[in-house]
Amino acid sequence: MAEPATDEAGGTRVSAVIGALTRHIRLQELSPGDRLPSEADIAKELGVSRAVVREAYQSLAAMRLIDLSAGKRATVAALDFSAMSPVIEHGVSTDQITVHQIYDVRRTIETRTTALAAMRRSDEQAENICRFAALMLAAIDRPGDVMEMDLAFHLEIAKAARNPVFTLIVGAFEGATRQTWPIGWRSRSSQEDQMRMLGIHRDIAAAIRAGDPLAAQKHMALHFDESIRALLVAGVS
Amino acid sequence: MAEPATDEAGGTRVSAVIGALTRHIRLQELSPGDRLPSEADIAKELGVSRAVVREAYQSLAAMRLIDLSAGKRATVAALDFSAMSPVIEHGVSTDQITVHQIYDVRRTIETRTTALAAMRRSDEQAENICRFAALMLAAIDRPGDVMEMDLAFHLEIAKAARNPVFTLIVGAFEGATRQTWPIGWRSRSSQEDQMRMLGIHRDIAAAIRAGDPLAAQKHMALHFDESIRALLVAGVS
DNA sequence: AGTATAAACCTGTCAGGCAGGCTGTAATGG
DNA sequence: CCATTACAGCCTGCCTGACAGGTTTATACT
Repeated sequence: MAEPATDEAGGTRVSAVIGALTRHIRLQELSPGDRLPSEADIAKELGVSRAVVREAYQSLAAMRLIDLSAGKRATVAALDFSAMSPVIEHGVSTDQITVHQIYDVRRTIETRTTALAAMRRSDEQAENICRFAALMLAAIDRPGDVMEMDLAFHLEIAKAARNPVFTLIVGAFEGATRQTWPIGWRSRSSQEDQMRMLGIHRDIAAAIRAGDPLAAQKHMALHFDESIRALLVAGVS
Repeated sequence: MAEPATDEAGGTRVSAVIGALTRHIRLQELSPGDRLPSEADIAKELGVSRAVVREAYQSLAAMRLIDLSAGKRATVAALDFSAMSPVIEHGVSTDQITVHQIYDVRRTIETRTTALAAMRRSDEQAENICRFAALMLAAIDRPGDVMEMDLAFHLEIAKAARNPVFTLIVGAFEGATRQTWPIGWRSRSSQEDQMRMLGIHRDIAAAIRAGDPLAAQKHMALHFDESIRALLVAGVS
């Protein structure tokens, strides 16, 4: 707290400010929506320029830890399911993660979220899940819409599992999935192939609504086995 | 590409530059280690000030998508297992995620990584995993060291599963675990309680070395059931 | 008391500048 | 001709000062 905030790992002043801010949030026990100090205040308190403070704030905003908007003070952010998406997308686009690996993880995670959803879903969530499954069928001639409904379907199941960490992880794959989903869709050449895949979604939704975790989990596992097979057929690593 | 980079969601120029940079990485098919344009070049090309470009670079660095260091050009970053850690830590310190929820997710993920590790581990990884388990035992009087060995143990198993996405997720929990681990440890009052927990680690390690996925997975499930019980005893939500 | 208006604050962005790390090239010595 | 070294140019980290436009707060007027 002396003059320049020199300590902190990374050596750079920006990382020192980032550390100070996260510490501030933790020590003051701030909650989502609470306001942070102004850039000028932090700059004065830590003895750095406002430019450095801005870079720190912007970094925290990029990680979705805080919300920024013009004129207003920065606020502590609520957990956002898309917070981790950029990391996964980066891994995929730089060939450090394969599509297959993502599906492996999704299978692990989502067989679990599905079982939990069957046990914990609210009635409204059960409705939503069934509706998304139905809408996929209704939009079968518009692949783009089918995909969006598919993503919403899986995300709603994650939310119904009532564990925000699962939501975070499933959300992390949205971006990457959006880029590879069409591959799997195209590999399902015949319309009955496509119908079968949509049927599985209906089975999952029905089991969740019926509150049958084992059946729901089984159908979800089937879904991923089928999807992974479709991608392999399409020649995706 | 005209004058000011006004488009892009978020409205702000910083987010426009972030978008342009990630697009650059994707379209140029850059790989880890490849160099990005200089701040001045990007500033000129997008018609914004260098301050804005710096905020964008800093944001990408915070998400671990790029590496920065003084004097050198920014480079595309290799996947870093700690990339997602801040998000989880933020969720915990703002009471949006409970310790119990994290352990639920870890159980789901790590029973799987353990089974995979038993099938895919290299000999060296098997050695490391066994060594960490042994070191935990050797350091039983120094809780801090036990914890570090424990974390390294779980991370090495994730790496042995040979799927970087699993490593990323297990790494995401490191920070949060480091803050809550002592609670579980203290709740294991008797030394034989502690020994039993360390024994489970040895069982896991042995099963992985033996290449027995089912046994490994079973022991890991046991480990988490026991850990979650210990936390409940300690009164953690 | 209620509302409108103005002052004070804050963020987003820009320009210009300086210190110090890094790199490639060109001059120098073997 | 090759290896080494020194320097110039580039690049990042950081600072100051300034201005436009959105937000909040306090003041004054009805």
